[in-house]
Amino acid sequence: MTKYSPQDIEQAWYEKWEANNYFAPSGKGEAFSIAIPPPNVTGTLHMGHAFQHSLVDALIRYKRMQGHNTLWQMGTDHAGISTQMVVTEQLAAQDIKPMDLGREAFVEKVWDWKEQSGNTISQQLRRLGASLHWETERFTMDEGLSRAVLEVFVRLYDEGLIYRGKRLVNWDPQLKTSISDLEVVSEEEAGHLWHFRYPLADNPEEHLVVATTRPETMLGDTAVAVNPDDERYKHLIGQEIILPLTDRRVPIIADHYVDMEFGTGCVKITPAHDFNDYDMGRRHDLEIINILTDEARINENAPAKYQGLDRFEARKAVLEDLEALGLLEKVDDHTLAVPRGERTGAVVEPLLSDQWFVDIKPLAEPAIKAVEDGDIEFIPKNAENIYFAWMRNIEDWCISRQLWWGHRIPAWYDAEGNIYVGRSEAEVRQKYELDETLTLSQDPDVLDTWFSSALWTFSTLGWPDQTPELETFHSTDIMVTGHDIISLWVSRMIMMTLRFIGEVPFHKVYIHGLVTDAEGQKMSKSKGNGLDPLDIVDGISLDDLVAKRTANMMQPRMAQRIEKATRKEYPDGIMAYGTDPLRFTFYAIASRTRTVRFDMKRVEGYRNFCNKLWNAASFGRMHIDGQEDDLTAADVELTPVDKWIISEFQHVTAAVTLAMETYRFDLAAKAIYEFVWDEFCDWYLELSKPILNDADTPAAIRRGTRQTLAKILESTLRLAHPFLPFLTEELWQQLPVCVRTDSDTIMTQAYPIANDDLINTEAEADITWLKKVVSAVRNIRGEMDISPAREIPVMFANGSAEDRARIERFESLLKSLIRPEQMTWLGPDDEKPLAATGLIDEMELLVPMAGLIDKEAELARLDKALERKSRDKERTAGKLGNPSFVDKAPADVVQKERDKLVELESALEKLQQQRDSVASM
RNA sequence: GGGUGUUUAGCUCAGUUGGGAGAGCGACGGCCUUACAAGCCGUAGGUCGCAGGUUCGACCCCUGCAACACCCACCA
Repeated sequence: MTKYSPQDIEQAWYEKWEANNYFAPSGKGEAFSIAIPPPNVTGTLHMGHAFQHSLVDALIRYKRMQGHNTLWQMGTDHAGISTQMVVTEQLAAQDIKPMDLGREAFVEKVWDWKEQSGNTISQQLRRLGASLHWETERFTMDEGLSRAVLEVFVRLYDEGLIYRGKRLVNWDPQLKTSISDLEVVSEEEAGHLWHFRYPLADNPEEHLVVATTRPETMLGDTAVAVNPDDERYKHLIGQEIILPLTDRRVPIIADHYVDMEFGTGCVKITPAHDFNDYDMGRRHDLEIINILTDEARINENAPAKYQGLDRFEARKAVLEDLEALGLLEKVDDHTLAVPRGERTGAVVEPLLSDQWFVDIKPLAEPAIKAVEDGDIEFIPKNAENIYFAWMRNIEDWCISRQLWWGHRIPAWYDAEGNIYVGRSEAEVRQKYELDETLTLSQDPDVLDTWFSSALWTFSTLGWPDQTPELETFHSTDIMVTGHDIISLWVSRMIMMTLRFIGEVPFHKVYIHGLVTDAEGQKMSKSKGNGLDPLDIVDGISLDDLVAKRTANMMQPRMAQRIEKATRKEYPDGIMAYGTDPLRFTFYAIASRTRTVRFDMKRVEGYRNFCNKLWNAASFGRMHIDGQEDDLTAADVELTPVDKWIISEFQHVTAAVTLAMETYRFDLAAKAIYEFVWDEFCDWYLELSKPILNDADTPAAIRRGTRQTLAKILESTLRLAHPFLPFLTEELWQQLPVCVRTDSDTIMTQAYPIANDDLINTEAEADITWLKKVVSAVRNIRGEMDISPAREIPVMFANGSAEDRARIERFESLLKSLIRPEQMTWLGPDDEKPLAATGLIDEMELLVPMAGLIDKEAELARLDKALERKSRDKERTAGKLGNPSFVDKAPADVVQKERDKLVELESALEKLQQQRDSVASM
């Protein structure tokens, strides 16, 4: 028999599945659909993806096997900013600037790059076993989706929900584009708080002292604000100061926004370069002076001396000049939150510019209601808080980006700046009845990437056309995604879909945890602790891993640290574990916590589990292959062991089904793991050996066991298939057709359904008893250091009639499991030999000590048991001695305690007798 | 500043209507027993973060506190 080797089986099966179109909706049964959160088309698979898509694939395969008309819609996102950045960097390596190429040529380069790298992520998803419907794969920039984008933009504009306006927006000076609030990340950084003196206009000898973290913006100050209740400054309100370094006089205004406690209580106001100052500027009708270019250099609105300086150079210059004038009072250290562009890491500037916005509140209201009403349910429930917090305080969405890669905004301007919006220039001319000679130019901006992905669930199904796919598969059933994307994407899908389709995009939102490394650290390129899921599947040498993690590192010191940590954590690199073990690990760690630690030890454990299942199947086939007659015979007799494992299978099936219905992948994985390993392998297979191997076994019983073994093995493979697709397919195909369906694939076979009629409590009680007897002997052997090979005499005493019946019924099983030299019953009058003993409920089990047992060891073992039992007894007796317990607790609980006490007392008595007799030796 | 989550064995985590604390890994001891040493058998190890409260009874419900993590908003 060959060994379990995932590399040898996994890829071939995927190719076969795909070639046979097994991923396509069956066209039969109730629809079940999930839209993939579209990965960046030029991206590569990271651990978060692998985790997320593994979860979805299990759901999809589960539903498909249950007979649903199942669609997992594939597609990719054009990812405006990051894709444009990647291509720009590539060009930079060839010393080409995008500007040199021009817009058209640049966009063409991006398409080239997409063609070249767009397959990477698709191939990686295939390696994961993802049963995506590739045939209808979409791309946010393809023709159909672009049409949906146009449609939505034009309709929203015509309804007055999209507008163009001059607003203060987050500006990334490196990319030279606006970005949304959600694309700005603020982190605390060490900085300074500078205190300046601003001379009063009426009395230049006196000053107001303002404190700022951004000295250079003083060139754009148009007011100084104090709190109207501040006694220190009340008398100055309405006066003016002279703004140093410029010749401007600016007013001292009063506003409650100013915190008297902070700094000096005086705030310089720069409406063009700070969001709060901008609001204040509007309240007080202040002049707005923009002093920065789109590259964040000082522009012509500032004194000539500073023009052209970068903002940080300008800071230095301003500080030097103020100090020279004696106006710099002091500098304090100060930590402040510095806003940076998520992609570039550049410090973001608030900048006044013309942008397009969605008037979001009218869209948000029904979207909030849909979740409040339960039309959309978040799992776990409390993830709704993130959604509500964002949606209830939502600000208009800036949707224009000053990029070249993306959906061009469908707006045209004439020479006078009039705006015309339509699906094309031709439509615009017709719609607005424009003269043919009128020159129009299209808005150069593109839409925020999230604008197109907001339409994802319905645009991928053919909207704006009313396609059968849209009819069948929308609303989708569930969206599986991370919490980081709730505001960015989930909320916008809900808003747009409700608006344009009139139904929710999905009924449920499953929020999974964030995958971290074994130390709980977020995986990131800069930390060098990231893992490529395929390196776990295929394995990677240490040197290659180090090279991968330290590639493109700007700082050599950081690279050194990463190399050291990597060599320590993976001294032998990573071995090739295969896809199934990796997937099973994801299910096992997918609990309800916010972060899930990824530990290679777990993968190893589940690789071992796969190996276990492989070997169990090998064993099974030894008794299945070539036994067609036995396997198809009708004349069979099932033993209690068969009935027990069949019963257990109903339990595990019910547990897995419940877990899947409640999205508890961890519990599903656990149930399967425990059934396969602890019940099927450790007990059933062991118990079936004597029956199958013993030539004296009656034929009907042998056939019964053979059929049960085949049946449970085959069913278990189906039960586990959503989680271990490759391994289960391989093993299932190895089974003879007489014990399975004659099919090319397990993928489309029926998922097991728990059948309560097959639950057999009698058989369960039998096997529970049998396990206790076997465990009691094993415990004695283990503790007494008796070799498993050595046969020992075993005696029973004090058993009930049922115990006697069971000993008889399971005699041959017991013989093979506990290797007794002989098994005998002691009568009530027989003298008990000195022995190591075990207790199975009322029945005593004795292993005589002569030549076998060490007295001291046996005493220690008995003492341990005595101590444990008497602790239990004390607790139980204590409870029953408490009158309020007896009075107030439910009768059945009280009775249970009483029964327990009786049991414990009898057990204690027996143990004590045994101890006494051993001690007296 | 506001909010959410976490705290259970050495490590990582389960514990689903409050009724005798579990798993995997690791540790220790013994086994090449004819599916599997990627295995088998046995053993040890926990005041369930701390302090109160409710209850006959709390890992579980309530209050407060602490530590850690994350999210949102940011005082120039």
